[in-house]
Amino acid sequence: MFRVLLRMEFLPTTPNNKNLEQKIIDLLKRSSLSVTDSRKKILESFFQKNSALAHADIELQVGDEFDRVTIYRTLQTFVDKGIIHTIPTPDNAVLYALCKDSCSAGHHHDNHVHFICDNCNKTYCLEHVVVPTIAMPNNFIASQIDMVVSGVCDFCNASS
Amino acid sequence: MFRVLLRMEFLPTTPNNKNLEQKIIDLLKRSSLSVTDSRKKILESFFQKNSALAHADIELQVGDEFDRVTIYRTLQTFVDKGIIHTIPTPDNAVLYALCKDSCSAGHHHDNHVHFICDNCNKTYCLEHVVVPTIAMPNNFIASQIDMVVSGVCDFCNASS
DNA sequence: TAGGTTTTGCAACTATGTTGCAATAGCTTA
DNA sequence: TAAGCTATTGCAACATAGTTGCAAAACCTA
Repeated sequence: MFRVLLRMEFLPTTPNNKNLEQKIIDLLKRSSLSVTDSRKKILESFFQKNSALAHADIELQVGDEFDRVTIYRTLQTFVDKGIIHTIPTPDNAVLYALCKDSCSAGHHHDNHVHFICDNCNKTYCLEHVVVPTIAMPNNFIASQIDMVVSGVCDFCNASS
Repeated sequence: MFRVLLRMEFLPTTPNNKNLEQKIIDLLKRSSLSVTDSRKKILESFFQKNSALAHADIELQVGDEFDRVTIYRTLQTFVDKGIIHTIPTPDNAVLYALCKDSCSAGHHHDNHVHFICDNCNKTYCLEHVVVPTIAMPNNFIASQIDMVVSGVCDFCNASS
């Protein structure tokens, strides 16, 4: 028996790479960050993978080229500038994902639900699933709500 | 100007301590765990503090008496047996809180919302605020939902 | 392209969590 | 209630994650 798994991924070709690189440079400049190799490469990972990444994932991808510390500092800078946001996970690994345009420096509008697939371990930002408002007990005032759902993602469901 | 802050806390007195100790011993036996000093002391912390605790909190409390490793293993055992559950937090610190009776070994019914106070840093289990069900995108199947709210708690609101 | 500023890499360190193993404490039952 | 078996603990050593200071290198401005 065979099982054939197919998944559309973003496959960079020459023109796309050029477009992506320009997009990344623009994003960095818009965030008033200087354009450096490590920042470009790390952002590239996020755009290409199109899912949330852990520090370890990024280190695997670019760790030969850049120092561990640089990766930590770059991620922190991106969070500060509103380029990426962190995702709390049930097993307490830190994940980072690209913010949509509505995020600005120091102020994330990250009110969508996050989804972690128990099967393939990918983390998705469900941009279109908004965190519901909930009734708080007397005198509790909510300022931020994080919602993380785990289960099986669309791709894993389709291929099982 | 003065500001008077009052909070009811569980103040152990001799009879209460006896009750508490018996309660703890019963709980351990019910979970088929042997009754040891470290387990008793660590459970005592949870009952007395009545809020979620980090490993570090517990180490501060009982670290002189018991080894770091023992605390890790004890917490893990309690989680396995359904005595406490972990709470994911936005800043990725691991917190533990007592489960209610509906939890059983290996199967937590931990569907309530957790609340972290930005002011006093206490974490509360809002037992009566149930995590709402949400609509998943096509072919995503949810099996677990974690919801963590941060803001200002009732006590901090009342005293500001 | 010169100069100031920002970013990077390195080394060292702290914090957090894990594992194997021998010693100890808890539990069982005779 | 004491002997012997099993479960738990403490220690040492290790693994992983994240931080800090500082000098060297890269980046940006004019």
